[in-house]
Amino acid sequence: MPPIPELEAIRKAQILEAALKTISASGYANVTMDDICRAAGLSKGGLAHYYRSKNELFVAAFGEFFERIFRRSKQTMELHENPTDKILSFAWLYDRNDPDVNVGYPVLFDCMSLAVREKEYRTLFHDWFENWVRLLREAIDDGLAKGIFKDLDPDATARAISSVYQGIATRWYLDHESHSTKWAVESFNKAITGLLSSNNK
Amino acid sequence: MPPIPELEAIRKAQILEAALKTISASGYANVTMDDICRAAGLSKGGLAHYYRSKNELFVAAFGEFFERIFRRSKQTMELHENPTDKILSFAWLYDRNDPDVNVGYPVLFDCMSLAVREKEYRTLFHDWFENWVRLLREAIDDGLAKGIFKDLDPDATARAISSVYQGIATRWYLDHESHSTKWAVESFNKAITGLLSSNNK
DNA sequence: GTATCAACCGACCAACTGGTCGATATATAA
DNA sequence: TTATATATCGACCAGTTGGTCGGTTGATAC
Repeated sequence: MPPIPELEAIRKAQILEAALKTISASGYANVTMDDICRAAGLSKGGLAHYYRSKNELFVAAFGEFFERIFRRSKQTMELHENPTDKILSFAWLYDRNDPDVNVGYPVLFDCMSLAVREKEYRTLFHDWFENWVRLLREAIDDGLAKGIFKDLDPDATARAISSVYQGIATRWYLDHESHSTKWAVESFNKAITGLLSSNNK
Repeated sequence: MPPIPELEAIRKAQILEAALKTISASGYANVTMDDICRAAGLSKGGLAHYYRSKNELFVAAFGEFFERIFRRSKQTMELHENPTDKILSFAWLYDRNDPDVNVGYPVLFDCMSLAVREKEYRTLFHDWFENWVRLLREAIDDGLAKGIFKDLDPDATARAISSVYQGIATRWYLDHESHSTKWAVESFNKAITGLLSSNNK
């Protein structure tokens, strides 16, 4: 009975894309369903057919966002062989011309604001953290096995590294005039190198 | 003509306090003027007498928030003599029982979300960064003068350190089950120690 | 041909919210 | 006493928004 079997998947992708763009541009608090309808080229009723409430749509949109970032991170990481290079491969997060990056930070900040109060968003965050940490931990484990790193707690170090990425990125994005890309890259390089050095003394 | 000369200052402080508590509890997007009126013990008209619009009140409230954090940071830092101790004196940011901290993170995340789109909030953020960086830079300069640190760019290092604090704090706050206070303190200690070590090679 | 069902439309409603405004009370000034 | 200015109240209004619902279209099934 459906015209095309994949129609639902196509429409949902369209809607999520429209939602993310709209949220990124206006902030989740200012986005109306009408805005998203317009961006998606659907009517209110049409959209309601796929997502029954604003909250349902938003959770799906943020979920899609984190999935994208994760796929991208994994891809980029796999281009490198050396564990240290893998761990430092997230410099694309500091590229203002990257479309994912440009849309990404506003969405990320909105999600953090939501995560404070709403469990669903906290879960999204948690899962994203864990995925990211897992990628980093694999590289750290590899480095430990190869003797490149020594005396590290892989899990704690992986968490620290991703936190440092995010902390520096926050400054770099929100106050770019005082925090250049050069500063960002050099800072995370040095901080992460420090975190990967042995725990002497 | 005013009953008490300080009345305006008292009321404004009351209102800002009420606003911050309400924003922290519900998120800026969900806070209504009525909520704040109730929390401040004032009527709508009464509140309007001091803050003419929601936006004006919010900007003032966020401004008050950053000022508090700055005062607190400065105070705590001054308890230490040694530059390294000063720089590591922000561990109170990772104390869940601290009232400033508990109210603070939700407000901070909301402000970040707002700062993406609104210049006023971006300015608040920028000013806060600069204040924080200034405190750290003074300690770094002192350490360089005393020969405790070597070959550091004080400004870039100060910015990196505060970013690391914030990045780790974000994880620690939003996903506490996977990011313990012990992890947070150890992580920033190690990361910051790394940032303060000499640029060898 | 007709019954069925997904896909989609958009007018409409009910709830909420920020800001306004006239009224009131209190205190100072003249 | 009277005039004036501050401080406060809360009912009211107008704009906005999420969700609903009856209706339409078009393809498939029988």
